[in-house]
Amino acid sequence: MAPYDKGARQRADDRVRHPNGTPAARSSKHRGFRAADPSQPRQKQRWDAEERRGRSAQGERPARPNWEPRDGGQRRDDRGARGFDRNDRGARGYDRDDRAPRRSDRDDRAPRRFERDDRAPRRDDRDDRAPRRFDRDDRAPRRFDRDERPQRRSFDRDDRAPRRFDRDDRAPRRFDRDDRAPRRFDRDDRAPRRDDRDDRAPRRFDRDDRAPRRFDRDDRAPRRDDRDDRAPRRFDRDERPQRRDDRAPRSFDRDDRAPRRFDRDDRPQRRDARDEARTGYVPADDVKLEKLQAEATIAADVEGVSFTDLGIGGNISRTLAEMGATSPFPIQAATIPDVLAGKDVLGRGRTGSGKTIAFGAPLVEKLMEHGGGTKRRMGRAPRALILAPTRELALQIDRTVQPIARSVGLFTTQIYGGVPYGRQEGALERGVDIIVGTPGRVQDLMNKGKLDLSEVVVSVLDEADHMCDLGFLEPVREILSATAEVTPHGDRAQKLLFSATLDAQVASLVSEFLHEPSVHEVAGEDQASSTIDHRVLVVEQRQKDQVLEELVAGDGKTIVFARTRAYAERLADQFEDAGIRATSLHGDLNQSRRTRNLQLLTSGRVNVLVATDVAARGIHVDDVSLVVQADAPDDYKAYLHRSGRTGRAGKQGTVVTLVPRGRRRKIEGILENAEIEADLVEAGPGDGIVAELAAR
DNA sequence: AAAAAAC
Repeated sequence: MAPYDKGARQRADDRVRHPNGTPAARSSKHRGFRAADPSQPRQKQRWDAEERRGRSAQGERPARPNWEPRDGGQRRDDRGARGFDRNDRGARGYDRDDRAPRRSDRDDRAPRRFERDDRAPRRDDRDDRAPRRFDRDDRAPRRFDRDERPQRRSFDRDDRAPRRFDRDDRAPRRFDRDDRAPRRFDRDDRAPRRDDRDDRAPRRFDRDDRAPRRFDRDDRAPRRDDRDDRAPRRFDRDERPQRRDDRAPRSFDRDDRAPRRFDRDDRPQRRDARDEARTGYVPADDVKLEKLQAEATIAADVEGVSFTDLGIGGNISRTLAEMGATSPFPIQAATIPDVLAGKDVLGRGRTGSGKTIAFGAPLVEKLMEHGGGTKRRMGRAPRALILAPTRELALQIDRTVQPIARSVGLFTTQIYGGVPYGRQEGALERGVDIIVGTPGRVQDLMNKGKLDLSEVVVSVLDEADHMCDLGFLEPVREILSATAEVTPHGDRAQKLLFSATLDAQVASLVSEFLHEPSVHEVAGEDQASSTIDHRVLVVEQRQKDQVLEELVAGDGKTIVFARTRAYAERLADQFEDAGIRATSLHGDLNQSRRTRNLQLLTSGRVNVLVATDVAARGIHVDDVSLVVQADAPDDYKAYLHRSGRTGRAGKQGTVVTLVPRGRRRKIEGILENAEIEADLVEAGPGDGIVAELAAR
């Protein structure tokens, strides 16, 4: 056991205890708290000191003992000490707080235990099912605070493993789920809707309008002039104009490049890249930048086209409509016919352009064709696999794909790490049709003989370029190798690769696993058609934290990206100390906390999330108005993905990147590769520009 | 170099 665990235990021992012997809840909002509950959670943007002291029930930020007064003077020291406590408290302390009281709850429920077992599985179902809600309603009275329910769920989740076996009994229920699936989303995260938003027509159509503007990049010229007004703040003004000048032609270059993409010039390079990947050689940036040849779909061409026109069946089309996808977006219109035709497909659509449905809908349709009478056969092996680089993204994808699958009687299951095996293994034993997961656990279950991929005839890699990164590539290769080569009908099994930054980095996978793939992208999807305003602030290192605090103090939802887990945690801590409702998301948190913390942002209970790059790709949160990069991204791809968390659904977004003086060149290179124009402006605490950006 | 992804 790690040393800090001892510390946590010690602290727990120091804690006030309940009559039942468990540590007392520190918060009045906690179930385990016995005193009268004086305050309901507030929806205000800020907490005062007292609230902060007692808000542990909010979860994320570890609780500080109520009796431990805090003031500015103590802050630093406390923070230092907390750094340690934090992880413990975060994960353990917090959970423990939840559990202790729960156990008492359970004691109360002792007679109901059997019911409980039943419930556990439902919770799983809950992810997808309305009925559960009713269960929840029933439970509500038991809880002291409704606000705590989300915590419970996650908690329950951890416990679910053993209960899973009950699930078998519920099989019949599952079918009920089909009808309810769509509702589920309303409840939990609304995730599907979010996806819908990603895909919403308005946006795309806007793009249509914007596509032509692309050429107007010169329109930006006026902007630049505007910026010229800000000139005094800029760094190296001299260089800027030049960059911009280069860029205007660039957009045209892009068009010129189109023909290049059609050239099969990439192929030799792919082979090289593959060899390089095998030898552990990391391709240089310019190799990654190499555009894959792609067929560009023009948004205007898909106007008036329906999912049915593309070959999607009635049930699925109706479900898509219920989810808000009434008509296909360009990337969907581009890739769906080819997927239905049985081809391998590479799809590049920018962040929030509807990629999930672009592969999800035709995948389900395709399984219907393949499926025949094997549907719902107990213990049937999965026939489709969707892999994503993070657990949160896998969950989000499942929230979109599951209702589509259910609409035609197919089942999905999530296979990802950080949660008990039992439930996942149980689902596999019962039989599922579509696996949505992350590479590690999929590989794990495969090796344990619990997951048979030999009948998988459609495999999808979301964020495919990232899945080719060191550390991902080998597991992914192993997994893909375990899938079927041909369908029962003798057709070639399909592989679909999608990403907003799909490039030659996937070359090795393509050459090894894909057969004459069709490559699609959408015309006009460049930064000039984006709704995102990019800014770069050049700050003194020692002033950075203060500038960050000022930036996130605004009212809008904000995601802050930090390079390391420790820094993310520290920043979240600092923001909380400043009275800003903030939480964190990174790999040092256990999965229930990760899920919960993300939920805190989506639900609006906090409006600042400090994350590592775990949140950079694919994660959709409604109405994020500001993305702050506390540390510059690694490369232009990271920049594009991080910034893609805002400006979604056609809304305005702002991305602010902080860089120390010494890193100016690096960020300029990144911006150039990303084909983004942004001024570098010197800024410090209290500066007008900081306040202006914070106000967005 | 860090982060992610299995335990």
